[in-house]
Amino acid sequence: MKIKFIPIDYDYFDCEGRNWVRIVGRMENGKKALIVDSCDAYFWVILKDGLSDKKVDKVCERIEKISVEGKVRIGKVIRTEIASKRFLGKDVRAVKVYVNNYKDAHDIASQIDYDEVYKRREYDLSFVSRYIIDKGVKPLVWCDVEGEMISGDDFGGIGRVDVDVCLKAEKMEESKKQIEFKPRILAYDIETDEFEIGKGEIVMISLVGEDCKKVLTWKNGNKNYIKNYSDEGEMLGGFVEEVKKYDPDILIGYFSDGFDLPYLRARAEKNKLKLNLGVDDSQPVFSRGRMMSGKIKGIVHVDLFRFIRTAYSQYLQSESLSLNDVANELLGEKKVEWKHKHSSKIKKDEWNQYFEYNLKDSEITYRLMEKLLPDLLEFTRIIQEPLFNISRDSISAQVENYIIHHINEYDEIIEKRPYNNEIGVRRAEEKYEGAFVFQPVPGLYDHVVFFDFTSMYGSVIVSFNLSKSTLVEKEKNSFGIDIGKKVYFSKKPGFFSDMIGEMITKRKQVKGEYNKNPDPILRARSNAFKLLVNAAYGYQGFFGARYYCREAAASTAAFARKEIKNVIDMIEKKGYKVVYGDTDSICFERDNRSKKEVLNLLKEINEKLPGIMELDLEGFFKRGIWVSRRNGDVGAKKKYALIGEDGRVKIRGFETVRRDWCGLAREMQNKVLGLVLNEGNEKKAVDYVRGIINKLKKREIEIDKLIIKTQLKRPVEDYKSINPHVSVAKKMIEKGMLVNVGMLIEYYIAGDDKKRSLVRDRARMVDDSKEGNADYDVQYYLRNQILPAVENIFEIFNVDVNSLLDGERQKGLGEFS
DNA sequence: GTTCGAGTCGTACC
DNA sequence: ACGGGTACGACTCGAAC
Repeated sequence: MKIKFIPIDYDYFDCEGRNWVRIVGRMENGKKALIVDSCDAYFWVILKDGLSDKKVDKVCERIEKISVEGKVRIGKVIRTEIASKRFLGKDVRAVKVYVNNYKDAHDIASQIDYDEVYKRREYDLSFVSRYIIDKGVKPLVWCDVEGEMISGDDFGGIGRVDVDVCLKAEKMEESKKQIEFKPRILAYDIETDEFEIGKGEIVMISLVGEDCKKVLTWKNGNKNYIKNYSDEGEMLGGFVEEVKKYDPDILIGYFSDGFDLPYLRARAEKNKLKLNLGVDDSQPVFSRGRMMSGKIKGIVHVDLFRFIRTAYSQYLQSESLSLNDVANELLGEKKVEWKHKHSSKIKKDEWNQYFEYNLKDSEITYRLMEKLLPDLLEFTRIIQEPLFNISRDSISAQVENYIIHHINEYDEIIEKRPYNNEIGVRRAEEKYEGAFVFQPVPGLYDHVVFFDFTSMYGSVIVSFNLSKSTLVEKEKNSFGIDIGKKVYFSKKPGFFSDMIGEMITKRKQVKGEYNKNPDPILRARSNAFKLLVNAAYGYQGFFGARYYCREAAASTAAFARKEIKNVIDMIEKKGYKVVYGDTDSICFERDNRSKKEVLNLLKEINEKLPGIMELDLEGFFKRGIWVSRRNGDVGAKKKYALIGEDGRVKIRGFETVRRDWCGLAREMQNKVLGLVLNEGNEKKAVDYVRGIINKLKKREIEIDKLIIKTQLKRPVEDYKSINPHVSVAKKMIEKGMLVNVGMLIEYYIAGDDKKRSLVRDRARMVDDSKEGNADYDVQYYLRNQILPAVENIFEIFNVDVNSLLDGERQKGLGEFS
């Protein structure tokens, strides 16, 4: 039988001591298919240089005799092969050791500790990765499959699955013709009586897909999308039934790894039911790790929250990654308003609102997925790991997987993952010097220009060939750099910088295509490359990386510092005054010179930059403001505001953009910055601030503008210093409220500070049940929130902010001198 | 009991 | 434990008086 097939979900199983891969995907006609296939399981033994052929043969003979006895099977070496390969850029001779089961590779490898052996590698790859690499059956890439139908009890019952076609593959190859693929997506969300997993009952479950809008419940409701059940257990059965009927490729939730799926599983158990969502009727499986991941066989369970956090959060400006904040920013949608309470406390006429709320959550999740799907698909295609992993992997894992799936072209044996003791050593290493930040002089600057380097660290890695495999002792064909000690890198290109270079080239190309044809897929592809390139630097400095290289990371930062300083010099030599710069950006005054002249300068600089490094025009700005540091009189770094020629204000680092300042201070500072930048003077801003101060003094400010939000980053008992938010969190726990690590603690400061008591003792949680909450400490808000937010801005205009307190305008000394 | 520098903590920038 | 370093600034802690 021959089919055209797109692989979506992969897993493996053992049958008769051998490893098999099971792939679930779709056929061209939209039907679901399951393919069973296999590949060799093996690892590499790299030999020391200069061994005689005879000695090598002897090593192979010894290896072939190895067997390890496990609980369920005996691990054996099937055969060996001698090959010429490369390892970290050097030619090596290596033995390819084939084993009957990949899970025994590690144990077998550890027995091969002979004198002739240099290293043992690739015993730590997952079988699915091995399969994808060796067979070239890539996720979400159409392939032509030839195979035999299997059914019933084949492979220990693997054929007993709920798919349309089930094949054992004989031949699989990438299709010449790739057609568009639209996965079938279903979003879900549950509502429960308690927040703790499995503690209370699940009262409703919403499902949203293409032409699907449902709320399953055993409570009474009369909306047309509601499906009624008699009790929780029946509803859970109905959920499984509805999911299977919809037949999704991808089931998505928001924070569903940590809440919805484990909750469903726990309640099914309580009801003595099976949550048999898998194509083989299996239940979801939760992998242990720092974070639980819920896996369903044959359906890719995606927790959108996790993908957004790793791949998207850096582009978001919302203050939290809650569904509401993210949906609001990306879709302009908000959740239905609903205050959580136990179902026994919900009044009859409130239930419909609750159902609406539940349905809306799934709708938002579904629409978010529509928006992010191109990114997920492109990440998957580029990195070539299964979607399940792509949606959950950390950024370092994404970089590493890209390397693993593209290294074959270099004939390289893959470096191993570090052991715990190596991680310990790496983490104990001293920090190295990072980026250069220009010391600004406080002031208001007219007509400023920003230049920035495109993908600076990536382009430095490529231009100077900085990686583990190119780090060498001082030699003829190398060059050195000082990172506290002198280190050298070969001029001969290595695979790491080669790969990064290729990604930069591809990105440029895709971006060019996108500009001609703004297709979301192209945009997603360009973004994926950009993200991977930018993460390559962090990857080399990350202690958990296979290709960890502190010297390369430190050298990347060192070369970057050198280059940006060079460019600053070049700009200053042309007579411009540089105002600021951070890592890869430079800001300078244009004075009365034309834009054309500035662009000529840019061109001139670019001709002198090394390798593939490139400087770009970020923009021309009408005005910019830099303020002084609160402690000391020099200019503050990483804090500035700009106004573009279109009137748009761009604020960096100021309290306005910090979520741990109260709304009033932030809004006011934002307004002040806008006024000052627009007007070029402080007059309107001063009047405005005076108004705010008076309102606050008269307690006319609503409490919700005075709430301070701070994240609880660890369990309360782990804190050495009890700051206000920790103190509030403790009070919340005492009250029996649910306090999770990672949540935002909201509080305000009450009472009066006559007694100089600690702030934390006056920090109060926001109590909705109380009317007014008008007991806030006016003095605290004036001295610790309002004045600090504008003090350094007005200082530039010689306005002493204390003079605003009593409503009288005073001028600083500077005005009279 | 007050004062002040050091240390802790969270958040932002790139 | 699951990218890096640089930087600001509020607040607490605790030694010194």
